[in-house]
Amino acid sequence: MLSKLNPPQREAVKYLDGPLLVLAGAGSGKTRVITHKIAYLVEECGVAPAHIAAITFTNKAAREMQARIGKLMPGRALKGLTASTFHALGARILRQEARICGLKQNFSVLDAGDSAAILAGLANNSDRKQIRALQSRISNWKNALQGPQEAAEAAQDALEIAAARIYGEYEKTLRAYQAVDFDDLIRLPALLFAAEAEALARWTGRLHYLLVDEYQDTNHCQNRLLKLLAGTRAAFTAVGDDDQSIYAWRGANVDNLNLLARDYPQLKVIKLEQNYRSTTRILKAANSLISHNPKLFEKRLWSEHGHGDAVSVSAARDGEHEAELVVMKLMAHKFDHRGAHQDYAILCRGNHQARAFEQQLRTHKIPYLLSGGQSYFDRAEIKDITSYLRLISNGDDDPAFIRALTCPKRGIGAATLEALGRYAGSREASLFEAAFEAGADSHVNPKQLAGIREFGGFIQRMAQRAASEPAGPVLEDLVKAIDYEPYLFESFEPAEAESKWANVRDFVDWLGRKGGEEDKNLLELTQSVALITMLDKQDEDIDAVQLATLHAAKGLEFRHVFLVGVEEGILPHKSSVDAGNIEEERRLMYVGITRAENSLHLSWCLRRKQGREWRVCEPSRFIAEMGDDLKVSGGQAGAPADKAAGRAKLAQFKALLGGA
DNA sequence: ACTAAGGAGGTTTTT
DNA sequence: CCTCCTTAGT
Repeated sequence: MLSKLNPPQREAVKYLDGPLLVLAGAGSGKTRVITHKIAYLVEECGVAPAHIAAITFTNKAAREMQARIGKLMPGRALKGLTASTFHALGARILRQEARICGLKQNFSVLDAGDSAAILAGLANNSDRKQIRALQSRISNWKNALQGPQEAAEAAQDALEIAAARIYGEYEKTLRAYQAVDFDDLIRLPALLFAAEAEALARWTGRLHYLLVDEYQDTNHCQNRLLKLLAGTRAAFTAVGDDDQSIYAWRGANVDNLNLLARDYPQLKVIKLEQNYRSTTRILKAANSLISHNPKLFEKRLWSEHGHGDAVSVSAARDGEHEAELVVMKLMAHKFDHRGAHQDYAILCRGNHQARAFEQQLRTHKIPYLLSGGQSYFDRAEIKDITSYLRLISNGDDDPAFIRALTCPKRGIGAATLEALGRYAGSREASLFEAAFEAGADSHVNPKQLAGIREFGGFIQRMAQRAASEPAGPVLEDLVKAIDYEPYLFESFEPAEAESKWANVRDFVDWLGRKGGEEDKNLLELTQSVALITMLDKQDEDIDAVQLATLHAAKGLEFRHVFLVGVEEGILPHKSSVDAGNIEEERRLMYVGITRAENSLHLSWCLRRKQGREWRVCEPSRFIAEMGDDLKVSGGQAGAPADKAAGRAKLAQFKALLGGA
């Protein structure tokens, strides 16, 4: 089994004497190490799969890991093996330990939209920007394991004091709703384990060996949870690459790699430096780029894949032209190499950039998959349906109650809800409970109240069925009973309604199938729904060009990569430049480059439309940092509208590359 | 209570 | 440029 591994990989698999950190460069086979190590633990060491936990950041990565382990050990029962995301593991812990945490087992998981709405209400402020700032401040507090009290004490100015106060109210609100947010899924288990030795023992007794992927992306809270779970046994393998840390903006702390060495003096470190993915020229460009960052761990990647083609760079007139150029180039390349669509990826910095490429791919009838982008569960039609599910499993979930009650329209609007809300507030009850109290009669318009009670009765009936009958049929009946399909076709253009309805059908089918496979009823399924994105469900076996953000592309590899919008202001992004955080942008670029196996094509625009203004663009500084082995091509084909300036810019650009 | 039309504002990345 | 939100009308 270990014969296919190189010496450091093999060493990493076999090392079980204590905590291990594997510094795995891009494409160095880290997933291979994790999967082989699991197989090794099970087959050679006799560890039961149920005692092993492999933790990843995305559902996609978790699924891929599961698939690869299955392939590695065909026929072997892997029942009980934990291969899940941090958040899914946290949810599992929290569900089981709910009571100790003061939650009911069927607590709701709120998404970012719900919590933003709650915060807007508490702060009495609808300024999106300010709410977002507030949200991220609270998130930071949570990730640092600081409660409202500590936050208030540490507050520097009036704004922070106000934010800390809202943080406290937000926490109370969540508790009233019997709901948690994403951060809580990690934070509450960490707090629980720190305080309750017995609860911790239940889990350390279950999870004997931990394997953690993408360790450089862990935040303080996750790090803490892992340490608690690892316990005194400290039997774990952490895999990471400081050069691929791209989630600092959501609290990830590369320094956690360092802290590992401090917290575990006996920590063994193994480096994987042989790259199995890319050609030497691509790797050289990547190494050259990343050498401009200060290094945490010295590491140099090499490969045996031969030289390959030079990285190409082209300049386009504008955003539209860039899309045209890239898609043309892609088609020509595909024709020359007789490749498949799925060999190609177009990677960009921001979601909005994908639009021009989507359009271009569509006009040329090239199949594509868009990943990144908004999660499937952010779509209104899916949120509508899931709000019913949330309400069915948790009647205290007021946000779900409001959404379900008002969509499809039932003749109950803001005024009624406000009245009911005021009454519920005075009774310290949920909206659902309050609606059924006799006292509600004097506070809410009778006609509306009758409607609400009818709705409530319907939800109760569904809840009863959801707890006992198979998930699929119950969900089908639910969607039918609320007349969701007619509602969609009345409210939207036919094409839009059609696509929304298709999404709902997909969701219903998928959940029904999942219920059958895992033998869970609707109530049990609802728990995991919030954590799963439809992206994971998207079948990848269709032959399509991948269109993705750099963040979404992490962990993936493609034969041929087009990295687009490589301009100052985009990559590196303006906001990061302003914040003085060029290094993370450089790592992002590094991640993009190292996705490519055989060829890499960069492109940038001479000007780009921003709102209604045209902005003149500069090529990204990162291009020059990639060394001089670049092929500047194609860009001159269409002269820019502002010819003189364009030519000058191009000449300047070439000189820059020549001199680099 | 709901719908249609106008205005303002805002674009990084996501579990 | 496109989406969201507010506003005025039915």
